[in-house]
Amino acid sequence: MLTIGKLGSAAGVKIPTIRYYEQIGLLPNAERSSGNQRLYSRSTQDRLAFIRHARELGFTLEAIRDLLGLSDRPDQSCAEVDAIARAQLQAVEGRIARLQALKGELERMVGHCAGGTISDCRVIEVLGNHAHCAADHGRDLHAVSE
Amino acid sequence: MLTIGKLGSAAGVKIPTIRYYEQIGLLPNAERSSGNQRLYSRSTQDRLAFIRHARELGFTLEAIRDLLGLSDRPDQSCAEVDAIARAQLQAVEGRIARLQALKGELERMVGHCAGGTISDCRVIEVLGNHAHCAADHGRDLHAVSE
DNA sequence: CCTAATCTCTCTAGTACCTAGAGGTTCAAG
DNA sequence: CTTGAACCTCTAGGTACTAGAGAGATTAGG
Repeated sequence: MLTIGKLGSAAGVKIPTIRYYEQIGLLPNAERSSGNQRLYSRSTQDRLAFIRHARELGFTLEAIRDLLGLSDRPDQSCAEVDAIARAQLQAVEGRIARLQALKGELERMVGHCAGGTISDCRVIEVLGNHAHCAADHGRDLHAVSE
Repeated sequence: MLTIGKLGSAAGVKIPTIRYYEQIGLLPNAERSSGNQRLYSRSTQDRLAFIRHARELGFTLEAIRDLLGLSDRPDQSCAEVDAIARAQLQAVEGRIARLQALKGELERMVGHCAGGTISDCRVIEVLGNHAHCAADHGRDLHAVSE
């Protein structure tokens, strides 16, 4: 069994964040030691690592709740599971597409900024110029919040 | 001169967000019409477009404040700007790789869910596995919030 | 076994970055 | 001149954390 601190450093998640996830029901209420300190199993560590990575990939906590639901109920009938998986798949595909557009723009920025002074640096110009980024307009700024 | 609504739709930024940017000093206090409505010049539109694109690329408002400050002293080296852009690019590439792993898993799940159960679901394993994401660890979860 | 250092506990409040709504004013078309 | 869209300020809410106070628990060294 791990203490909250060990769990946090193992999964790369801060301690208050773990307690927050417990509070909102994303992690189960932890077992407690005789002195009331939280104790975690290996499976909770996996779950937390999953949450952390899913957050990095831009899923909201609600979406993560759904994804975790898939593995929490492995014998469930497939209709609902399939719907969730398909929805998440669509979201993932959209995220990939937009990240690739961003990647292109960043590459262009890096290419134009080869060590001169700011007056020669095109980073700011590129970022200000709508013509360079036709792809992504009108979209929710936080659809891929990281 | 543009009204706030025109400015917002021109730059792809919501009206309350523009007022919020003014409030926190990211945009200068707008000129006002005789009836106290905000009026914006072309240069403010450029500045807002810059902010919007930088936000999409994952820069925090503080980083954007710095970048806008840098562009006011155009004789400095742009190495710093370049470094920021490179860091963002790396983060985006890592994210794309992990999303593609997840996409593969979700596709597999959708396929499997044709009629059985999901007892063999690997989604958590994929996202829970640190080996799949060596790149990005220990980083601020919000370094690239798009 | 005792102490000091280091966790950990709960609780409240703060952060970043918006977003929505109420209740009122201004502007531009008909 | 009227009507309806767009604007104003202000307050409050939302998500996902993050920090700090003050108190109790645990562990390593002497």
